[in-house]
Amino acid sequence: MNELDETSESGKTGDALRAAHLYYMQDLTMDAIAHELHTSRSSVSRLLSHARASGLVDIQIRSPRDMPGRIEEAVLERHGVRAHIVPVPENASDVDRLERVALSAARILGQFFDSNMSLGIAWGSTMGALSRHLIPKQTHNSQIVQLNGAGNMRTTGILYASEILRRFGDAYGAHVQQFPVPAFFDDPGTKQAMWRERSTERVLQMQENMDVALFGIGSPFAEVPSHVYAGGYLEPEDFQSLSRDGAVGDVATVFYRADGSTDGIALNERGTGPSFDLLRATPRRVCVVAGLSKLPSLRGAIRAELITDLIIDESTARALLE
Amino acid sequence: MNELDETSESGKTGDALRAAHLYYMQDLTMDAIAHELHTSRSSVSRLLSHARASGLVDIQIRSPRDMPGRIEEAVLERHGVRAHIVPVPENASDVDRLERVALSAARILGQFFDSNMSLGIAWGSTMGALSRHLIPKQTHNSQIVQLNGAGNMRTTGILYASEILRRFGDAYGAHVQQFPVPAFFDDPGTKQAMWRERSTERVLQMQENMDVALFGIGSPFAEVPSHVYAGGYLEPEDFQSLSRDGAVGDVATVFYRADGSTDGIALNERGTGPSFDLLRATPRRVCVVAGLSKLPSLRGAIRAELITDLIIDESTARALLE
DNA sequence: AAAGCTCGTGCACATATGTGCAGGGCTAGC
DNA sequence: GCTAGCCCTGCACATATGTGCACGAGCTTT
Repeated sequence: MNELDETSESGKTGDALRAAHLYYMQDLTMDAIAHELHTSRSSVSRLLSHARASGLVDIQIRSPRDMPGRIEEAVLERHGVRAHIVPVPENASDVDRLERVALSAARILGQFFDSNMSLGIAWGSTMGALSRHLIPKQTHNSQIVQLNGAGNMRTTGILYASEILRRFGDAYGAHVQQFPVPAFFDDPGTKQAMWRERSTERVLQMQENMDVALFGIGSPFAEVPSHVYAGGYLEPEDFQSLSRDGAVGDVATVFYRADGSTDGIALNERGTGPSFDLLRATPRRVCVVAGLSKLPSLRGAIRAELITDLIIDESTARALLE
Repeated sequence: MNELDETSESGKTGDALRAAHLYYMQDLTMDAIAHELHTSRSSVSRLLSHARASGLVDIQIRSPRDMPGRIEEAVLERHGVRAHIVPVPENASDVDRLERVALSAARILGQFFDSNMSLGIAWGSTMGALSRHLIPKQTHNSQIVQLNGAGNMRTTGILYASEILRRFGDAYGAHVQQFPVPAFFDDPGTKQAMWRERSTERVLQMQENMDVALFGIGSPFAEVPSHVYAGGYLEPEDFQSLSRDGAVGDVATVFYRADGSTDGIALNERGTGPSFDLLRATPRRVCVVAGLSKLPSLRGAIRAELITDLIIDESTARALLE
């Protein structure tokens, strides 16, 4: 039998589906399932792993309506943002924190993205971590668009933007649109020129039609600098310029002040990220944040009304409310 | 702390929620969770059991769009009914079959019912089995309405209709409306009279506004007679009458012929089930079927266009397509 | 205040599940 | 037609999870 003919009646995926039914819906033990499928228990264990890993089994946590978390409620009321709190112990390291938020975020994202949709994504350490944990979900006619350039990435050990993009594309079976420009041009004039190119226009066009935007937050002045800043994108004088202009953070390499404004921040003239007006035109804008060091930048992003859904670790969420 | 104050931040449900997050979203081991929650591993195991049993964790199986089951597809095309196939081994006993379909059906039902909805339910062995496996799901302003009377039930060991109803009500936190009339009146005149009573009218009114109807199928002439027939509701002459009128099955004690028609079936004059016109006005009509003996009756119900969603065991579904 | 209850806990053991490893079948290349 | 390589299987063991039981805290009853 040709695997192209495979349906849920047979073949690996079919078996996995059937095993999942028996295990999760009918509460059979793996032993019993092995018997029904005429295979060994170990194979069933593997089949079920496969089913979970490939998104055949979808597990959601739903808090009762009459008992939503206090934090979620407070964040919604005070900041107008739907929060998704990720429980992480107080004493967790920042790395741990990021990893765990990314794990949860990857699962939640599956609920936001579907066929016929277009997803815009930034890149950075948060997005990188997230991309490693995506749960596959087959979609049709869907697209992943890169939000901001990253042409001259050179740090080793850090994910290339294209790698992040590819992972999203693979997980969702979506068409991937890269944005082949540097994160920052040296000469604003070059940017202007590039923006008139047909290939660039096409990307910008796609960004305008996004259904979901997904991004982390950059904190140029936090103790632990973000990806962008460590990556060698910015020169000392750029930092001075940012500092002078009062920038507190960035979303997709577009910088903003504590009050959410961006006008007059010089570096943005040379950056390639989407204007906030464009972002705000996207129906769902998901921001993933882990760690207290992002807090000041996060506040700015909230004021800028960039965020509709916030996936955040518990401690940071608590701090946000103070 | 008063348990009325409980939110997801603390208390049993809160802990369960948090444990579920850590276990299902972050893939921690129970040991690790026990440590984070400052409790023992066993408690975490119990917490997670609780979370699953009380519907805090919602597990769904989703077959990829590009590979729907052949059977589902064929049933939809040939009979215009969304099928939900429950895998059950060929050689399973009818009891097993019913139990397993009921288990799956109970979980699927949770996807169909929500706050502000009204659910009409029949009673019988299928519904009884189903009611034992319902997954709790808190809803607001929702109602459960009994579709047909069952006043004179007397067999022991079989669930009383009111018990079934109560279980649905408990599971969904819904208001329960019983229908306190016998399954069949002896005198059609009494039925007419009762139908003019305000209390009856209220029930009928609620039936008209149902969002979902849920029922099994009765097979009066199968080798293994259904609940209704074994329950002592019908006298030998009733069977003769049904046979004479060509009845092949019933839904909520309303009988129909192989072609789906009901007109002129004498017994229906004395029965208390909802007219098929009323049923067909309900947006979603879920039928649960297990076992080959129901097949002829099922075909009739399909012809009568009573069913929008069919939850059925695999073997019977296969047979339906022949 | 003592006795009796219920409930939740952790321990120790029973089960159930996950996984490294050594075949065996299949394919592709020679 | 042979052989190297890959993937899948089941076994045996390692790990993780489920559960009966006895105990103790908090609460009710007498």
